[in-house]
Amino acid sequence: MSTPSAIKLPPDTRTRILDLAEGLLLERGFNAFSYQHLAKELGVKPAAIHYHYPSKDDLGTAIVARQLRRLRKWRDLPRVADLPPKEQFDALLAVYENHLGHDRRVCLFGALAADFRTLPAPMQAELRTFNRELTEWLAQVLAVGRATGALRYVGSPAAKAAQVLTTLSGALQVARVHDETPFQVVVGQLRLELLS
Amino acid sequence: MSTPSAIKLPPDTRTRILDLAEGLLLERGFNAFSYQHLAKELGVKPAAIHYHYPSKDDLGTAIVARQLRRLRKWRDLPRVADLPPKEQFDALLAVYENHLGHDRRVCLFGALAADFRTLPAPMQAELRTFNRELTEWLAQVLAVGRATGALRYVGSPAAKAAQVLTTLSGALQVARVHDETPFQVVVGQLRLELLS
DNA sequence: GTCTATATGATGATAGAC
DNA sequence: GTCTATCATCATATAGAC
Repeated sequence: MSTPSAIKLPPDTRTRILDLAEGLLLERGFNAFSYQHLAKELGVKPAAIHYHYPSKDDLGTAIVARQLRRLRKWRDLPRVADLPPKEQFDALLAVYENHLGHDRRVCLFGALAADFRTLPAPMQAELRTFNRELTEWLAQVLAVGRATGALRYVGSPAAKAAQVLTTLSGALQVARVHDETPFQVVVGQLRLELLS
Repeated sequence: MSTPSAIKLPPDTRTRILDLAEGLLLERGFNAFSYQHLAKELGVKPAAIHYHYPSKDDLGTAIVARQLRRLRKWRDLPRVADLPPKEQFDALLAVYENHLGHDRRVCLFGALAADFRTLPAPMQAELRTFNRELTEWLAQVLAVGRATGALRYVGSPAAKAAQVLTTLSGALQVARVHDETPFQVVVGQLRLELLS
């Protein structure tokens, strides 16, 4: 087979750029990283990046589009989709907690929301889809969770899902400004309320 | 009297700059507005701003410092400080809802958290103080509120305060990305849980 | 005391070399 | 197909005019 799915090839330049740009985006914001930053890290000239991603808009849109693909893939993995609701919720929390270990990166939404109006339109559209699909997924998890008695909350699943996700996004931002402690405190509070 | 507190004087240039910069900061982010934007709006050359605020760091720090002064002033107003806890909480919600009417501005924390590492150190320090004092104030409100039976929640007042504030900050960001609806949904959920 | 002309550097992007 | 030399523009900031 020509492209074995089990073997991890060294990423090509195009992917390396995307990985690097994604990291900078989540650590510094979209308007605070440049082609120079990327080029220096990769040992090429800034203009080389333009070959792979003609404009910064293209690069930004590619980052969000990939995160959306990843979300769909993750959500549909048997190891996630087949879990009971409580474990699905914990899997979501694990994703956010994982950001802490990567230089306290904020989540995609938290990285782009404040600068939203300065983003290219395709990037805005992808981010809206990302947030909508994530919220819908969690609402479904919460609905089943309450029906089976595994999760407890008042109000509609959709409202609770929106609340939980804004809280998680905000919690990573607080971790950035202070330290990991308030993130753990807030997540602890979320779990306390949902699982009590 | 030379400076009557009841009469609203037309703001001087220094204050006009600060007002304008604050608006741009909350609508576009710190790294997405320039002295040119300010100068064009004020009908002067960009360099004129440098007379009033020598560097952009100075300007940014002045914005956060003023918000911190405002927070302390607001918190200590008799019309706020003397309210019962439930009404104090509603007063806080009113502040956030008020942002929606101003072009869906995010809150100060939500505007700066993602770009935090690119901010000048004094600005970072002021923002940490701002967030800490606001959280401490709310924790106190929540503590008294539960003691008097006006507010209901599990966990410590400090944890609940941190959770509520990250949620509100995130809710304004969602309003920016989508529309006012999810903000209202999330705030409704918060009230439902605390006042039930 | 207030603002303008100007400098210096970074930015995103183009045209063309290898 | 991949990258580099170069550009036009915009950024913040200084020195000095009024």
